[in-house]
Amino acid sequence: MQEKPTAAELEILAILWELKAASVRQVHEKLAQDKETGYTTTLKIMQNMHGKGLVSRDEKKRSHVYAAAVSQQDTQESLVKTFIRKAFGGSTNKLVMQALGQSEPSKEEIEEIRAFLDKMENK
Amino acid sequence: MQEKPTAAELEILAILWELKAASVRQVHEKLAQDKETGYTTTLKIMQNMHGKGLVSRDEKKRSHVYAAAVSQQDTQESLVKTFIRKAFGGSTNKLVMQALGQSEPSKEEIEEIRAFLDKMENK
DNA sequence: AATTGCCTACGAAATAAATCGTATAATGTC
DNA sequence: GACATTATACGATTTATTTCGTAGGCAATT
Repeated sequence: MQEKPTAAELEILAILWELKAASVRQVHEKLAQDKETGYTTTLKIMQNMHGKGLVSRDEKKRSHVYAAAVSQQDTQESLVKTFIRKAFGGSTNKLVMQALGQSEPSKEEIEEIRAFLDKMENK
Repeated sequence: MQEKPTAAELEILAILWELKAASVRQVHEKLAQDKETGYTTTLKIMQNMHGKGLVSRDEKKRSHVYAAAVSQQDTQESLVKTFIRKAFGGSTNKLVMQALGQSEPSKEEIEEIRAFLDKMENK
């Protein structure tokens, strides 16, 4: 089973899921658009992630090329599971209704959920 | 705005939401059913929570009586908001579908969501 | 009134996470 | 080839959170 990413690690994973492969520099520049942070901080976190197996890296070039080693799907699954347990006493429906209730979904978004429910039932 | 509860604080809030009012001892005994932890640890966390304004307490009796000072609704709202932003790039629908998709909901649960969507649309 | 037990307060240690400074090596530029 | 630039590695510090030991007070019991 994969190690659970910390908050800072999750931010970096999100960037890697988008970019597929990237150097520390590239990840850092994306990250720095949203928050104030030093380059060596980003580097260190990515090194930690490599140690944990959250990312893989290609060391052929001097500036290593990183890629996510855990899928977005699996990671979100595990995060959601933990979140439902800790914040909603294990009730998926409570989370779902809370989320929908506070988000003012558009007609299209509501339709998307309906379609998803229909599809689930036919399985 | 209320301070965001930490993981340990959230566990205690959940107990207080259920019990309405309780002493440290009562909270601790509930907590100790699920995890190994010392009494003074529970006490300290509840004192911290009082300092942050997450709980109120009545000090008339020698053993103080605590109650949640933040509502479950408001707290969950804030937690969900943060979670969607950090783990799902801000997309409520992605979270909702991920949660439903991995939970194998019963027919009744699916109906509950449908009814909820219907009600939302008529507002 | 002495003993025992439970309570709060609070400092301090333990743990986890994030941040950064500096050393050292490789690369590119003049 | 010397110099500036950019890279990794890594220890140390900072910050956040959790855990616990101990002191002092109040209360029930004998």
